[in-house]
Amino acid sequence: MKFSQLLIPTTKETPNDATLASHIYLIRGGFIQSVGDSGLYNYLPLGKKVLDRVRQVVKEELDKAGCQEVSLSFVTPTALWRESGRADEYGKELLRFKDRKENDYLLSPTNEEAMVNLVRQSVKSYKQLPLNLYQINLKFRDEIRPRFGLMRGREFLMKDGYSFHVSFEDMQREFALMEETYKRIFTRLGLNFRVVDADSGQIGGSGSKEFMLLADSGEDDIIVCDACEYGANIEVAEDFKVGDLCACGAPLRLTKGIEAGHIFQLGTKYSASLNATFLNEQGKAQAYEMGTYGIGVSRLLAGIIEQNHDERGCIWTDSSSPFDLHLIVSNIKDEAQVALAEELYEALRAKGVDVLLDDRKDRFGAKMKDYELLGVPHGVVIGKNLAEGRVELLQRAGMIKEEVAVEELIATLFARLGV
RNA sequence: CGGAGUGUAGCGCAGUCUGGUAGCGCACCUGGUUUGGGACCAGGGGGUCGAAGGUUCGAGUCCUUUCACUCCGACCA
Repeated sequence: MKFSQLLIPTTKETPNDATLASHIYLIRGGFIQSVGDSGLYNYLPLGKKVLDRVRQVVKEELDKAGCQEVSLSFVTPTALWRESGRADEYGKELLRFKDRKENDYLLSPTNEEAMVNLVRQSVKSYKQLPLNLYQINLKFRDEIRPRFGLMRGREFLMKDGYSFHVSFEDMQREFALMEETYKRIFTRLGLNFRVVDADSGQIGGSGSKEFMLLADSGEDDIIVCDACEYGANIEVAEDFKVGDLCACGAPLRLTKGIEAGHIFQLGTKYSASLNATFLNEQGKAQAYEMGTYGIGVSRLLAGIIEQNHDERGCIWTDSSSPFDLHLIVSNIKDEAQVALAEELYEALRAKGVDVLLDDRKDRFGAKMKDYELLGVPHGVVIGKNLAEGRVELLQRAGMIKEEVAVEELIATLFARLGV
């Protein structure tokens, strides 16, 4: 795509309400835009591209693990929440409203009730189980204090999955599968994370694990072991003291984490309260054993930048970047530069490489500042060295520059981009 | 909900104390010059000063009420 035709409103100035690197750079890079009201954001073309790429990674890994994607109605009848008892428990985070006929509705902050309702209408036999259904769509929580941009918005994109089983043991098998699947997702996204024991909170259930992105800006206190994989949320490790040792013998360390995912062993809490049953092998009605699994997809955008940025801007990971390559023409009036850029652009696109071609009239400095701000991992500068037959390859992490001969450019790029 | 702030152009801000023609920087538009680290010159467009009420000859500025947002705290899959 050509920069000159895209809506990418980058700015030099930092918005006055942004303190977190991810918030600052996502706004300054023109990825997102504040709606003006607290905790609400618009995704501009670049932000939407990143969101879609992250969402795709999540979807691919879940589908590989046998999960099925659905999409539940965003507007949920409050009656369902009365059945489970959460209509009263959940409090003011729940945005409630009435339709023209005075029926009560809410905007889903999570969908245990709605998903149980879906399943109880269509699953009648143990032969249809197990089942793991998920969706990736908007959630709304009227947070007391939204902050940090996408990190804690009121409206956000979340993947929420729910599994249904004939036995507690089978649910635990799925729970373990989801833990492994989540690890693959976060690893593919290039994130530094830990799985920690957690408190089950309002969702309820018998056991849960959180997926914490390690970052100083995290809102959660967690303890981790650097020698093994152990980690725990401070909420469940209340007796922790500095200097305590892990079960493996190494010292434990207190650090900060961003909660990016949370999986729960629910049991029959919701299936029982919503009277959702199937007929088992003995022909007896039985409540489903359930697990529930969440990933904060829009929060991942913020998390990726919290872990990957420098004082100049974003540094996207390969699997999350809005483009595979950022191609800069230094001087748009130099016909040789433009010709080579067009040729390269078409050659790469023919290979399925998503290229951002900076064909703007601006000066070199302005284009480089935007390259650094946008944070595409790989870049090419076609500039004044073209006169000597050379162009420059850029690596955003560390801003590493390397000159290559024009004849070697395409082969070098194909190798670097893995195409 | 407690504490502290802030609302003036798309963004960042000054002006408010001491009432008297609505300002600056960035961004944007036009023309020209410029093109390896956020260019320059000239011209230009854009505002119910968060809202409502009041005082006054006159209110961005003073008074009252109200709304919104930000930060700290409590809260939070």
